[in-house]
Amino acid sequence: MDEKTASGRRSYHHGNLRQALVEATLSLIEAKGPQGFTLAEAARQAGVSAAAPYRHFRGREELIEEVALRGFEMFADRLEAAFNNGRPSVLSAFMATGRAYLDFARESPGYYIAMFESGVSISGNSELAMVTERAMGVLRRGAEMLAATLPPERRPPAGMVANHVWALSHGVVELFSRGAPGSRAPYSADEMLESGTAIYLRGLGLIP
Amino acid sequence: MDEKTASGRRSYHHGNLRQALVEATLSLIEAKGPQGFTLAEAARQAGVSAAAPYRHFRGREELIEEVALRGFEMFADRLEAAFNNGRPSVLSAFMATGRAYLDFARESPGYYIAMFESGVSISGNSELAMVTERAMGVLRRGAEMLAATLPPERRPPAGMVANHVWALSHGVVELFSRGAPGSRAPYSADEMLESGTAIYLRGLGLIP
DNA sequence: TGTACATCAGTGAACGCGCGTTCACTGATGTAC
DNA sequence: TGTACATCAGTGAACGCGCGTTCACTGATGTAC
Repeated sequence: MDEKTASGRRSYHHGNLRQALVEATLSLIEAKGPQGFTLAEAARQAGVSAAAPYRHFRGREELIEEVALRGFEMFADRLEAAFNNGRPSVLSAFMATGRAYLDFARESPGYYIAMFESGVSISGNSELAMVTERAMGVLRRGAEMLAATLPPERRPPAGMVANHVWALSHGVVELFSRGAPGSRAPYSADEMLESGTAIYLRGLGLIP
Repeated sequence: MDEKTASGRRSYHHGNLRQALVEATLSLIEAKGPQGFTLAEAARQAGVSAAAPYRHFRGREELIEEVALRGFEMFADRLEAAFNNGRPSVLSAFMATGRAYLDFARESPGYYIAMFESGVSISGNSELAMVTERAMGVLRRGAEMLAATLPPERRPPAGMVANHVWALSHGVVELFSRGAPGSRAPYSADEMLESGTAIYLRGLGLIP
């Protein structure tokens, strides 16, 4: 019979410490915010000494970056799946992508915070920069396909549209989710994003 | 001749420590982010012992709250002035309010960060809640006046419109100012907000 | 104008704390033969 | 299958650090008479 500790540890060797540290980081960030996270406590939560994380990460910063990286990866996948290459219609796929953005932020707040609120420098980490670009690319491709349905003279730059939608989505997450300033508002975050995007797309002439 | 120290201090009594601490907090937050701020360093920057701040604030948290409070006050004033009661036209006044939002965030990043990114609990401080409400109120009144120019059957709820614009503005600040993820974008934050708001208002039928 | 005194706004030393990180070490694992 | 050994992934003690906060204190200020 295995001698598993409460934290899933068997014995001297943890077996899956890297993963356990990522999970501990997520739960700490969710519970106490990005600055509530400490390497020491993550180690404690993984049932391991404070020195152990250094076998897997260069230090505190690198662990957060790993979490942000995985987060962006999942985020990009999720947006991609929601957009589903513009099916069944480009418009509905685009709206679904917005919903997926919000779902991700709500269901994986730890990742979202690590990605956008932890102070991690995205441009200072080329892996991070790439996967951020990938996530952003989903939005941009959606915007391109949307724009292509418009007559050329009324076609907006796709990058701009993608950025607008990204900004609106992020703003909605920050202000109307997770007990932020405007969370007492009478509209849910989902309603806010859905209606905001719809009005915006109507302004582009994509919805009558 | 006064014996002023570099920090503006004259002698045993500082004379204006409360103000000096607020300023130190702002410069620390601007330089090192919300968590880079420590009471000890703020005191040092004000040329005073680490115990001195406790004559003016209950502790670290209260100092940040004071900064956020002053920030929201200035913010509300600024939005109010920009809206200028809907003159010369409600539409142009509303757009000007958006620009004022961005200007404030850019020109007073320390305040903005203390208000929105420091983790300060707005609902946990009634003064803060009130002044936040006041700032939000400027946007909502603008939205009301805008909505009133539409025929009743196409009139959107003003609170919703205000929230949309707030979310877009906040998203633009977070993503496209201050070296954030999308700051390499080919559009400036101002362009992003201006164009985004214009498209959105067109979607409401407020711009042809 | 001068003096006594209360009050205010500082000091500086001390506290306990937890953190990030390093180090020499050691127990477990896997591999070559 | 067994053994020797290299490698890996942990330990635990120690470090220096800066922080937030408290405390008894003291210098400066302002006010009553």
